[in-house]
Amino acid sequence: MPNRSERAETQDLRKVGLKVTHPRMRILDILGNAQKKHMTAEDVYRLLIEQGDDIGLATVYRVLNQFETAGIVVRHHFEGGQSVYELDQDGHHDHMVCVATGKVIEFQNAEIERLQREIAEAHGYDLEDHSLVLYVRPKKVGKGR
Amino acid sequence: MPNRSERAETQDLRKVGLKVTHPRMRILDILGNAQKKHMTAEDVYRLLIEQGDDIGLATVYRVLNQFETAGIVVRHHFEGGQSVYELDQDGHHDHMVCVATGKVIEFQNAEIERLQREIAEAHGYDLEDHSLVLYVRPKKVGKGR
DNA sequence: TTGGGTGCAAATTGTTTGCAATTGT
DNA sequence: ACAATTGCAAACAATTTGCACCCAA
Repeated sequence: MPNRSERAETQDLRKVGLKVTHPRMRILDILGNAQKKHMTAEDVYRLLIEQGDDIGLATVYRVLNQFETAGIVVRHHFEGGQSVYELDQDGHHDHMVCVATGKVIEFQNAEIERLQREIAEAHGYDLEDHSLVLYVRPKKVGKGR
Repeated sequence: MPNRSERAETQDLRKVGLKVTHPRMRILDILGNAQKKHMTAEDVYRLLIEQGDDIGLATVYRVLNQFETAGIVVRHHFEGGQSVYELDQDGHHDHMVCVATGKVIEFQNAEIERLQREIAEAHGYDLEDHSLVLYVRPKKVGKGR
């Protein structure tokens, strides 16, 4: 008997015209329940293997791409080669990556968004999209002495 | 007799402790005189070949990396795989990429910079670096009719 | 002279693709 | 039944690296 979240996932897939297959369900599940919100394809693949699913890495990439096209996930290109994917659920936000720990923090700032639109305008363009990533380091408290 | 810019380049290299070699001079020259300020390693390589220099692509990558480490160039990861490099001469600025033409426009905005620092602070971090890219499209003028 | 620098080819890394077998609907 | 989907291996693209030779200091 399918539980609530399985139903929801099934809906998500049907809604965007994708067949409800085992790999897609599992990947959706992982994206929704993992501790890290931002995962690389390999991260997802590793978790699948760990939980006993026999799904190929190529499939993970294919599914993530389809999800991105379908608007289910957003893909980011932070520094360092790999892309990271995150479920597109809580609206737009930007990211802060701690260079010391790798931790990713999300934030929103209407003022910055507005300024970006203004700047594009001022140059004769319409803002279509943007990518803002802050690379930060834990504030050193009382480090002098 | 070396001209003014050759001297300047020689200085730049000596200053950061890099031997003044033919490949490095040529690459510095290209970065400084090309029409595009933002170039991929292949762009640079192609120009080298065109102007008759016999320099390997691997060397271009190696030199660009050394230049980046030395702070002579800045490397950006816009959308779409390849990295682009630009001479680090006119201070910090962010970028706007036209998704229609690929054109790259630079801009500065103190307000945005300030907000970024504030946001990092507010989360208990020091802002170390950031990357902001606006993806824009030429404003459609009088498109209604 | 000599250690850093270079070219070339081979190796890596991240991601995509061809194809035959498999599976949702 | 049939087209969509998957797994695997091979293909790819961008970048890096090993190594013998070369050249700036």
